[in-house]
Amino acid sequence: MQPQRYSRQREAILLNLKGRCDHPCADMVYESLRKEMPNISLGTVYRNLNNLAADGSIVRFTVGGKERFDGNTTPHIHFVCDQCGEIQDVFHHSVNDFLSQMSHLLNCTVSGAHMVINGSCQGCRL
Amino acid sequence: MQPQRYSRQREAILLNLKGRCDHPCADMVYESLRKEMPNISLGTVYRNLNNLAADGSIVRFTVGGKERFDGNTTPHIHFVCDQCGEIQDVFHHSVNDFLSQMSHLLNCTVSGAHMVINGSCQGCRL
DNA sequence: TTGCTAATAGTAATCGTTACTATTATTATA
DNA sequence: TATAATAATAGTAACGATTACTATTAGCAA
Repeated sequence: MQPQRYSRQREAILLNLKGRCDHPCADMVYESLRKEMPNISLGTVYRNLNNLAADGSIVRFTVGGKERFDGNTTPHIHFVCDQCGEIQDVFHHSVNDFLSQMSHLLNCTVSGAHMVINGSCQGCRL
Repeated sequence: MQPQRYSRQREAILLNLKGRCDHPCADMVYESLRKEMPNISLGTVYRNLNNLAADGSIVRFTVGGKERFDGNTTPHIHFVCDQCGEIQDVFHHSVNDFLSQMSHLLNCTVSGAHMVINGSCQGCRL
């Protein structure tokens, strides 16, 4: 399940994701890494993003039928602007409160949760 | 933007979705409708599901990279069992409370929101 | 009825993602 | 340090969900 060997590519992918806050999709990570690693393969990016998400090093979520990735693993939710597509992080204690409340409410084991709020951001509303 | 003419197909699609609670994907709606409407096209199902979601007659959300549709437009969230894949509706006043709280917290116009909680349902936990 | 044209059926094309395979690179061991 | 075992990669092909295209059908106003 977990990676057994180090690879330069996986480290670069994790570092790239930790160093940006635009919630990229796999292709955006690929294009970004190609500048420093011209031969990296798109398949390698996908495989490692999947591995990193599986072991909790990064977070994956879906917006508009497309997978996005987030290097910030502190629990938070995302605000998506329907106009410009920008994805903003929302950190607030009420998010954690709500999640634990749901966890208690459901008679189920909760492994994870993610919320996406849609709307118009300040810039697009003007 | 909105449909300008009635169509038997659109009505059947909406009725089908309102009459089930298994949060089907487009293909499931298509297979179901083929029994009563053998010539209906998958493209027609997709187009109308998109139209109906756009004008708020139904709700669309994504689970595992696949679009699902819900005929129940009362605000609620979804619990997805990682084992069996079942999607349960969760109605609770705290959901509405949380959404309105988020709406105030963000300095943004909120058009909609959706939360997916993952875990193991009662049946699969045993 | 008739005419206009939105909506459809059927199919082709697209796009994001995964699978496959020969090659490369990491790591344990001598 | 050299060697062997094999995990991970690069490059490409395949796949599945969704959208686009086009000739035909059907809803609706006159």
